[in-house]
Amino acid sequence: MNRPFDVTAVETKWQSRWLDEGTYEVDNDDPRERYYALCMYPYPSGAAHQGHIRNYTFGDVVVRYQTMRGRAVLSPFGFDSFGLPAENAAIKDGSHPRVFTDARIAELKSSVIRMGAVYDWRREVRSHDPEYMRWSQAIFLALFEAGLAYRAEAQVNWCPGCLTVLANEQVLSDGTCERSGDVVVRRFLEQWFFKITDYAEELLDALEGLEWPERVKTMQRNWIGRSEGAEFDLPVLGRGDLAVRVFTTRPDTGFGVTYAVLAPEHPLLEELTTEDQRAAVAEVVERAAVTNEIDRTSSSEAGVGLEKRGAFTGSHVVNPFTGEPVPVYVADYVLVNYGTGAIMAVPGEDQRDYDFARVHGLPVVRTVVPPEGFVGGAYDGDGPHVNSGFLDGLTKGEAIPRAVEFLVERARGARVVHYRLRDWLVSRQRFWGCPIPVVYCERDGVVAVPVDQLPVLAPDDVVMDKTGQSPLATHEGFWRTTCPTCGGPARRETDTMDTFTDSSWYFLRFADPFTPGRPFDPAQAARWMPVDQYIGGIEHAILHLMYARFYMKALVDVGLAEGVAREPFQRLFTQGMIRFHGSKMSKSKGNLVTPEPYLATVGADGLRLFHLFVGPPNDDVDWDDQTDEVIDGCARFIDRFWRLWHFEDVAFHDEESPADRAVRQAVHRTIERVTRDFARWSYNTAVAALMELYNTVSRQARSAEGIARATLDEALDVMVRLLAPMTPHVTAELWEERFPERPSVHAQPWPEADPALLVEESVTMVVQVNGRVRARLAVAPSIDEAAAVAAALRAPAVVAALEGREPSRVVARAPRLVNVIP
RNA sequence: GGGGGCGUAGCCCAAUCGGUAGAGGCAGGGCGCUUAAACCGCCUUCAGUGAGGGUUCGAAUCCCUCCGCCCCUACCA
Repeated sequence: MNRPFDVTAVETKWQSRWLDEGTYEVDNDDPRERYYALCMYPYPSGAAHQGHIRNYTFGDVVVRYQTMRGRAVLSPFGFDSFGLPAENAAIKDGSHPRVFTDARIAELKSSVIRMGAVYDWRREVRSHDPEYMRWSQAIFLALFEAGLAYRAEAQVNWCPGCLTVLANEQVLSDGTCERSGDVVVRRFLEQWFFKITDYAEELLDALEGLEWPERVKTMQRNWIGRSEGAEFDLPVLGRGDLAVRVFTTRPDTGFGVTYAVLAPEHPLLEELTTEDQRAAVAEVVERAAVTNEIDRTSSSEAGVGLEKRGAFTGSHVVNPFTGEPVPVYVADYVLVNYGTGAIMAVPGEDQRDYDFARVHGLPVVRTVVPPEGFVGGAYDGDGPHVNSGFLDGLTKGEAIPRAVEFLVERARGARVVHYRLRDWLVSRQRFWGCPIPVVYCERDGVVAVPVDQLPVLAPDDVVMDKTGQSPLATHEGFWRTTCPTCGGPARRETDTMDTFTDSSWYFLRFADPFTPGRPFDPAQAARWMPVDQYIGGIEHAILHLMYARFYMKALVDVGLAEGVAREPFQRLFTQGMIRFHGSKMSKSKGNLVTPEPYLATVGADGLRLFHLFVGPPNDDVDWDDQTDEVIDGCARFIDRFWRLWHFEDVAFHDEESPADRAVRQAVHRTIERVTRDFARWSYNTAVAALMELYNTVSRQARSAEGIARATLDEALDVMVRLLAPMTPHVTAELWEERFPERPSVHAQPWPEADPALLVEESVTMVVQVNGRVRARLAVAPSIDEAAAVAAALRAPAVVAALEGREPSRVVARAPRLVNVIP
């Protein structure tokens, strides 16, 4: 491209100046109204890609705009620098993950600076910084002391080849390890958990008050999965007080229970399995143990494979409703960690039970009458109950409380609420993470490392084993230690924390990384929190956002964040994804589009303008063959503005003319439009409005009549301010060139529209006859209905269209429209 | 299987409360500038809103059915 100015020189000049002068540093005692703008903590994967650019463009617009609105804006940046990619890279080339990570951080940091995004770098956070780790560990211990962290056995994906645990995404769809190709098995290991389930109710209820996209809230609600129902006992036939406890949301269908099912991992399974069924049951249990969840779920279609996925145990339980014995099965479609791990099966009203019953020849009893014409197996809707004793004739809503009442009296029943949400498994058998700061002492058991001995740091002299096994587990100098309580020999915990723990409190550290001796001063955090505008990808809709919400609440409750808002992110914006010719952009597909080549041609300003202009920020962007042309178009707009700013080809006249007044009206309407569009995250239309204004101003200024100097000055002054948050370099340069003695455009106030220039003298009123447009009349905006109708009926085209007929009805919406129906 | 989103001009997208389908950009065409081209400036073509039905004086917008694409989630009793 042929630019009218040296883009790179201008951009690097301003980037250096913002850094050197600390333009966007903000002090905690700043007296202005506060605003906390935050983009999600990025994993430092190296040079930024378009997804980053898009994210930080939106964030930077918010920061610069709110600054111009007079607020003290907190705009921090950091790096979620622990994680698997660094560990894998280190294994591959035998280096240390820190070396790899630090290099990637430097690249990403350079990228965000070169796109013109501005931050208070004094507050920078890196997860692997020992000072940050100290407090990550102190928080872990505070949760531990409050009883919110505990140890329990959990099933993990174990790769026998790599001798290590795999994350779900490391297990391929065929159930093998992505690295070694071995078949992954499920194994029980002692693990650390956080009791996020203690907060299930608050996490659900508090969603209501958050200004988040509705779909994200819906996803969180589904994830928490509140389910109301009843628990009760099914006594085992001929076994004294032994009983199978089940959970159901449909106690009203109890008369239709024709069998019961235990999960393959259910503790009573062994005891209830009779000798002759042992082999069949064992087969189901083994199959469930080696089958990953994808397979376990995919074969349920149309009942395929159900024969092998369940078996009779040989025992019976008594249905408390009918008093009849029903068989107990084991089946993998029942999950051990939901409800009670056992169900009453109601094939008449539950499709999974129905499919299973058909395959295993179990009876199906209908207890709810389906509507006329119902086809299919199970009917799970409402209707009058039948075959249900004392519930006959009742609807679902009436029958449920009656059934619960019955179960309370007769089957040790209780009304209960279950959540799908599970406790957060935080242990990772990894090297490149924050070590869990506890030791195991033969005498004292699990002992917390005293806070003054934190952080527990991983040793540097490690060899990243090709197997993927964490070197911490085998590094004797690390794990052999002494008990802080008794001084005796002890073994250090070699697991590290899930990296989601790091991203669950970084926003608090940003608020105050300055106070020594604590993770942050709660009083300072309370003044910045909650984050006013959080910006990130929809892919974090569930896990990160749920964990961070939990951490925030827990930190308040354990006393580390007293007085801080219990919800961390008041307003959330989720940007759309960037695709490449319709498919997902990713490093592994090799279709990442890096910003580098664009910085040299259209500049950071041009690229930023493209991301703002290309479409609604929450829509996906498809990077295709035409994208480069669109980006060039954005740069051309900047160039046009540059030329107009320098009065190229502009003709001036002296007195303000009617045309000037029209231009001024356009200027003030644009202030109004852009301000409103910023508030509703409609940057694409804000840019379009500015392009439109440019066209209006330029056309007048380049016309034979010309433009008054004052009119053009005002237009340019407004445009440069409205553009400043979006294209910060070029606007700063143009401003400084003309007003070298005045503060930067970024320190200027956001313009305000003059209400007098917003009123329209005349608007177009459409006149329809029977819905067809017959005339357009210029009318005063204040015209009343009667006058509008009168004017409409006078219009010659309307008279002609009516052909002398009397209107039977006239709909008037003054001053926009009149519709005459003959 | 469940939940959500999106389908408007050749392309990306506007249309604020149900009221003129077109703001902006890209591509295409023409003219001017130029020795010529690029750049630049001016002008300009192109759809009736995925399909069908309904409500309404009036539907891109609300309702129903279907088609296509995308995202999330997945045996949650």
